[in-house]
Amino acid sequence: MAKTETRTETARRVRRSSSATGRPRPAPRAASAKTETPYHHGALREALLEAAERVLERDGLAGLTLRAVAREAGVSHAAPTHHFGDLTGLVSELAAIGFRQFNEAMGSACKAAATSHERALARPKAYVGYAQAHPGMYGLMFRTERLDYSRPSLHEAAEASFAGLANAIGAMRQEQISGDALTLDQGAAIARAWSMVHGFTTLLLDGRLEDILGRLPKGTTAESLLEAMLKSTVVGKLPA
Amino acid sequence: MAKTETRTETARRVRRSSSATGRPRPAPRAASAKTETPYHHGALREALLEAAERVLERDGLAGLTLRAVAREAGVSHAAPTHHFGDLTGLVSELAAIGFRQFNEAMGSACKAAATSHERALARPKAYVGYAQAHPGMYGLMFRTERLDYSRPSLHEAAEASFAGLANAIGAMRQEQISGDALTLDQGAAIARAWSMVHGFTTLLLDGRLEDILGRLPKGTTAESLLEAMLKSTVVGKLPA
DNA sequence: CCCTTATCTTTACATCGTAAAGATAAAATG
DNA sequence: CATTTTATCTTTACGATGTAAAGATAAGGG
Repeated sequence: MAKTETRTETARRVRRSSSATGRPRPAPRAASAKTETPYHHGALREALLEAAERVLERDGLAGLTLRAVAREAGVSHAAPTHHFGDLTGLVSELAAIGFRQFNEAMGSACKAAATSHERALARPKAYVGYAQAHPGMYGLMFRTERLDYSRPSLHEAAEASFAGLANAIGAMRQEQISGDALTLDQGAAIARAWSMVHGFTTLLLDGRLEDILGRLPKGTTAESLLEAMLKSTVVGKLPA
Repeated sequence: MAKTETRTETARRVRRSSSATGRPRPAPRAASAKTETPYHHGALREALLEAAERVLERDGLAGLTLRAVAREAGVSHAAPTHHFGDLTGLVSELAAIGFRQFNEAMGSACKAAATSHERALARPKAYVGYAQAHPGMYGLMFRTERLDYSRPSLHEAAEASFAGLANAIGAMRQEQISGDALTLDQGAAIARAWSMVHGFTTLLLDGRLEDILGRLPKGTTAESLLEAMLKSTVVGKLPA
């Protein structure tokens, strides 16, 4: 709060045409040559989500407010309500987009890996890489108290993310991970992999690893620390 | 927001004596028999911190506001400002208390462990145990964007926590962890231990592990999953 | 062409953080 | 002891937020 916002709330009634999103909007009939947007936006839902991502990565989670998003999109502060219900709704849809981006990044990283040894490292690297490239999004995706997982879009996207992880672990252990039942050993392997990579990522984004990184041989990056950390980690089946 | 608060903001001027904190307050001269608190509280700073912890664990992070804490302590909404500057100040001091509680829990758990094998499990168990017992506090301690680590109390308490971890790893590896320099192998061991336990804890508190726990052999608890996860994890020096 | 519906804007209100000024009591000073 | 200073707490005030409700505007279907 106390952001010393200059212009008053409703004083920004100069509407832009379609410059914000880049693509021309549907041109709601006779597109008047004037630079005034129509009363009806045409694709406000998508525009708001794009605006929200911009606001998030620019101003952080604290700056991600309904009104800020509306401002960014150039509409009235109450417009988002109609499309998302409330702030939790908007934020949850944005997190769903994040999970989809995330899943895609992991998928393409795995496909690009040739050997199975490469693949074992490619996935966690892509995980951390996404978080570093989109820290706001990653932070949002795991900020549970602000999300509504009962929303199908978010639920599905997050579920897919977990399934990808479980499958990858299964592949490394050379066994099928069945949907409904897990052995303790399997569960432990999944929990270990996920905990380690997720923990590393959050600690890294929170700056909690700076201390360690600073004391390591110079030139050591977060990525090489991650590699070293994973290298001596058991994934396969334990010898009986 | 929209919490349908009944009584208006300043309508709660009925002050209680010293029932809130439990201990009697200094009785600022001639303690009138009436149940009215003096204008000067006497130990408001501590009372506010205790109130804050209560609010946090009761209403969650979203409910932890300056005004709610003031209400809980029975003082005017602006009273906390004088003691903590702003919300970040209050929250940071509370997080410092959390780290001290946390460190103490880990310390006593280690002392109680007899064998070195027991000690290796006692620490992470105490880690997760504290988080489960004080989910609000743990969440706060790692909610970086709301904390000010430049505050000495918070900085020191968090630092002590990290030092304890590093020492424990050093002990397990049977080598001294020097203050200023680390080998990649040492750093990886510390990062692995911390990432794993911190990641496990946050995933657990966020309910992200429910899915896994539900599919494990019935009777499997979070604690046994943690044990299984740690059991096959390399901590010692790698064979050269 | 009119009426319905979806979309967006205005207005309104309770809450929040925080700044500033007033009130009160404790402490210091003479 | 009387008076002044200082620390502590309260009041008042302001801009920000989320959200509910009512009004305005356009699109579409009879």
